[in-house]
Amino acid sequence: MPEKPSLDGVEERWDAVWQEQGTYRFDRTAARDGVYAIDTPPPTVSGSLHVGHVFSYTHTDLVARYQRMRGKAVFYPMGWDDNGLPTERRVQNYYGVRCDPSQPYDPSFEPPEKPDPKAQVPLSRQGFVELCHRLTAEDEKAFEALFKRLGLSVDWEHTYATIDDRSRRVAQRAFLRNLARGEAYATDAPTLWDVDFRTAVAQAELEDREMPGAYHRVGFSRPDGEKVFIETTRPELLPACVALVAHPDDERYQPLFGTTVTTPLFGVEVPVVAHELADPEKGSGIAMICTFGDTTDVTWWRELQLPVRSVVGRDGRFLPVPPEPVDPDGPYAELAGKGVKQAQKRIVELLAESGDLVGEPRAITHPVKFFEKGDRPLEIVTSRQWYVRNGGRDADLRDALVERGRELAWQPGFMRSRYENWVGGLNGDWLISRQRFFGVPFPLWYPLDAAGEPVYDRPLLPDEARLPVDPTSDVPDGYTEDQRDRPGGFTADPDVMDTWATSSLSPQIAGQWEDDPDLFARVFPMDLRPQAHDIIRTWLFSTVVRSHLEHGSLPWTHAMLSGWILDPDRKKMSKSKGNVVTPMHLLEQYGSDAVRYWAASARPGTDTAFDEGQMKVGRRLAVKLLNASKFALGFPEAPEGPVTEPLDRALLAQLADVVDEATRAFEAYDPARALERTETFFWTFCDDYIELVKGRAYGEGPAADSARRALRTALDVLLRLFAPALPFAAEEVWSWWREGSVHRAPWPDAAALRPEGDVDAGVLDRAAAVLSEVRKAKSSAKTSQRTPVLRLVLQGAEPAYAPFLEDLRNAAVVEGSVEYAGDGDELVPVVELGEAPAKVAR
RNA sequence: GGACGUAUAGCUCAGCUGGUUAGAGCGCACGCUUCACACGCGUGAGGUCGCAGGUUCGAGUCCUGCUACGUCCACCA
Repeated sequence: MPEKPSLDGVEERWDAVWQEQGTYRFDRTAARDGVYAIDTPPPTVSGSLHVGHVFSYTHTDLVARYQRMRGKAVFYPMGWDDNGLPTERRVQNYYGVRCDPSQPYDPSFEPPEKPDPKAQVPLSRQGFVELCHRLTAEDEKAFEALFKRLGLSVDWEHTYATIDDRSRRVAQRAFLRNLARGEAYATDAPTLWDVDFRTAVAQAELEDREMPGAYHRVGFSRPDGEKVFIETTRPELLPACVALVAHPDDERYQPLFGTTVTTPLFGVEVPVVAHELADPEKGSGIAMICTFGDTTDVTWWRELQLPVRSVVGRDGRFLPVPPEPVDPDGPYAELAGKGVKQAQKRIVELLAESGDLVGEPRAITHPVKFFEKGDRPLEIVTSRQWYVRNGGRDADLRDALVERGRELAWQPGFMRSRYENWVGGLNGDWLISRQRFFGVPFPLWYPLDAAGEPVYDRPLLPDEARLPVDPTSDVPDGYTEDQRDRPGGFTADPDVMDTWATSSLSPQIAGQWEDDPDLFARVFPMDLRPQAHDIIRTWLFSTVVRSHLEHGSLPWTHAMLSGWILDPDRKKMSKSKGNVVTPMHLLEQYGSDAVRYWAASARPGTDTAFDEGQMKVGRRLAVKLLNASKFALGFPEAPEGPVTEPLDRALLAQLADVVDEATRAFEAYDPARALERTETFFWTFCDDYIELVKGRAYGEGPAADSARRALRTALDVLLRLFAPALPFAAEEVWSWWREGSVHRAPWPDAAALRPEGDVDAGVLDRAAAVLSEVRKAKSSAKTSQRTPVLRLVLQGAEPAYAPFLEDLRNAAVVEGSVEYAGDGDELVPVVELGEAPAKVAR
């Protein structure tokens, strides 16, 4: 036991011991019912972790540590989500390169010394992927170091990365099985498209942003020369107009249904049609349908069977040649090649010149769909994409998935409604293909016909044993490399899967599905999915979908949703807002236990303010634990025997209640409550109980032995109760006098702790109340707490105080008489004080 | 427009199935070098529990309505 206990350096010291001893290693001989398996969220490896990660990962760790102490073999893996767009974007900026699949692979390529964002060096796909690996490997090391310092009891022998061979194999295998069962399919369809990333994006990755815009009132000509006026925020799509639409009940436009009108500038004849979705209240009540301005256009186009006239290309620019029957040499010539904004500006000028624009554009702000990671509004383009059925087009599947959500135990429970909300509102299947590079490739090829066109309905599939494959470098069975991209040969599917298509398989990846059936059977379905509530619609739902389709079960029994970290202005902390606090300096300044204490004090699912004050409190608690332990252990250990004194028995009885409550709280996934109860008890233990009994414990005989036993017993239990939240301080103290790790010690047992026979648990409260009154008297007299009490009159009869009178005299420094008022049960004693003791120089 | 959540002391939050004068910590004030702890100890002042009704012997707690804030979804001409 150290002379001067300290938290300095406990993180490094104990992390090293835990790794060396394998304290958190998963016992893979354990049977399924002895296992507690956690589907750890793989953090996105792009940049750095922030306090939000520290917060939510601590919550998971609390549960993991509790379950481990309950005797479970805890399967607590760690994954890194390193594939996908965030990594690509970071690699581009970090190294100053961009992926250009037409470039040949150069193994000796080195990125420029100083990245120039304006002149990114084009790089082959393979070279680009290698740089992605290089950068994510560095980041993963930094993440691991931080998580270890935080004290996560992860088994670092079970790690994965979403781009590694195992993840790619799992993702490809799961996809091939989806394909074989008809759950995955490819189709050509209008798709939301990010023009900067040049990829399709899924419904789950959309967000609305309020953007400035303007209503432009534009006249279409009827055959008789009359004008029909529409209002549009996207006049540049006029050449893509395929119809006008109004509500079938709208009397103003009923005469026009079935007739045609002519578009201004372009002179294209389009029909006037009726559809329920047209809102008579909006604008002029009649709208132009373009291919495609928004998702409503897609609905109208599909349901009214209109033609396609695309004008915006995949780069967000107007196509060089307009769709039929727009005249390429007419006004369109001025739009070709322009970006959407420039095209709008020009077309407004043209409309104004021709007189088809009525009045000035009316400025508005309106919500516009963005890719959540994107910078420019999404366009809609038609492209061939892969989908997985998720109930968006199939009521039976949707119902089944809602039912899965009801099987799942949600913590907190109200989060289920977010899931049901989302599943109920799906309007299409899950788009999983991305036109990107650093991801899991679709494991298939297409034969090329004599004209060199792919035969999409006869894809060439690899045997599962070959997985993972990269179709751009691997060759399908029965072909040779020199047949690639040749008529009569084959071509690779060029796309990669979205990152959610891989991370939706995190239980299968971590559990080594099919690669290690023995392990998988011991951990799947898992016990816990911890995650943030903003990705219920993505990660949680997609994982349920994959597991439902592949295994016919939930992927886990419980989901624990953590809240957000709010900055002091109560705004969500996020990278894009620039209000992120990075955690390392906090861990260094306050210590990991202190930061964990802050996190552990928040109930799951509750948004929590970032509060360094709570970290100070946590640090104080951890230091107090060291000091109080040192003191309690400073008394000689008493021989085996019973705890006999009423005050000591009361302490253990109260502690047994705390154990019961903490256990109940942990079982209900509410570690914050367990910590709060433990902490409250601990301060009473320090401030009252220790003060009351230390005089006796310094003495000799059975009464002293009783106190010494109670102190050690209570300390032993308290250390175990604190171990999940304060793993470093608890382990530090445990090491002074116990064998092994506190994190492998059994969770305390209330029944074994509770003293035998009748216990008056109230004596401790009564003694503490009197002590408090005496302290108040001394405090009011502004004198030292060492000032002796010359006369103490206690309200009530002697027997009420007899069990602890000696302890009380000692703790309250009663050097004079004690009298009993004999009646009344109010605990307001009369205190007469003597002379304050002489001040002692320190 | 729909759904969900939150609202308790200056701040951050407890308050479980309704039950005596509503709790903690921080901050603040006043004191104390007390033999584990100045990274300390003690004491105190702070609240008509968002608003309005209702149920009940009794409501911070249950019901209804409203308000404010937050989030998700829908709308997007």
